[in-house]
Amino acid sequence: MRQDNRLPRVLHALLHLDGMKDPATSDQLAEMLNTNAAVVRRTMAGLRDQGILTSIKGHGGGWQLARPLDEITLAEIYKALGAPTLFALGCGDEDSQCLMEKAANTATARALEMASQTFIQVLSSVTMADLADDFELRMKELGLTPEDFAYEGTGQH
Amino acid sequence: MRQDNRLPRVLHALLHLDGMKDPATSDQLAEMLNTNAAVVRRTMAGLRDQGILTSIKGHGGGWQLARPLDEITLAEIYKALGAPTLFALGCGDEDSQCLMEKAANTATARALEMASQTFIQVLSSVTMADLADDFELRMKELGLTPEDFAYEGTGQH
DNA sequence: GAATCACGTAACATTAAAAGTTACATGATT
DNA sequence: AATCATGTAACTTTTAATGTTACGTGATTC
Repeated sequence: MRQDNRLPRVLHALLHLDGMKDPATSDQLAEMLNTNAAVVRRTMAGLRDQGILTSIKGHGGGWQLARPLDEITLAEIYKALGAPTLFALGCGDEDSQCLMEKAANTATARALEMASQTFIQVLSSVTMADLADDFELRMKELGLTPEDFAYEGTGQH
Repeated sequence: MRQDNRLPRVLHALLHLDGMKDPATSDQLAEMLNTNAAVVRRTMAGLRDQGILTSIKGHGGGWQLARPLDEITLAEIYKALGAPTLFALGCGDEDSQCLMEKAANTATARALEMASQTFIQVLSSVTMADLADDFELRMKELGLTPEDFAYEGTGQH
């Protein structure tokens, strides 16, 4: 299949949302993420259901953070996305009859399982606040200020 | 993309090859692996180039192990396959301009990198002989003998 | 209360890479 | 010389994310 970029995309979106006082519309986020509004809604739906984001309909509506960044771990976000398939590699047919195939599949599955645990463990140890810190560091390194990253919205609602 | 099952498939094939004294043709292996000969040749090409397998053309030819199983680690096999993409997850655009996107991508990439290291590490710690042992254990648990797994070839060449 | 805005969602097209398939060239054996 | 088996190219199929379009529903504004 195609590569699944939902996780980094959502992380990116959340960082932008943190810097805004008004809700951001799906269209605004779509522009930031170089995609379109339907993809944004579809992707963020899980985060809303999980209580990470709030969505507001109607005039002045859009997406907002439901919690401060330091109370959101990357693992929680990954889970909110439905914990999508991590690996492009498979471990063969689940219920094969051949015992040699079973040995081969089990060995592959074990390596994948260990890797998966590492992945989740790393995600669990990082919060969105850590990403915000990383962003600020990068900004200072370039001698920029937060104003350079404020979203240029219409301000009308 | 579709799932990549080359690794478990090749492991399976090597276990079968270990039990045979004559070379196995691509057609024979294809039958064991539930695929066809061209896929077998394409998949095993890397293992031949890496000196794990030998391929012999012509009458009585086919595929053979080039080394004993305890001198072949799973990591070496994975590398011989070209170290195919491990993850279905991507970490976003490599050279994005947005610093927030960079922070998001970097965090994702870090988690993937750690997971990848774990994967390789586990593969490095397992040899094909370990898989053969696992197979024998499964066989004994079912009260079967090696003869039950000998390939029923034509014997003609 | 009508118009507008923005999310919610369904349906369909696009995309990318492994896997499946077919065909034929090359080399080895009989 | 005929046959067997690999080597390889070209093309089709498969699968799930992504892109796209369209329309329903709820909230706000005037």
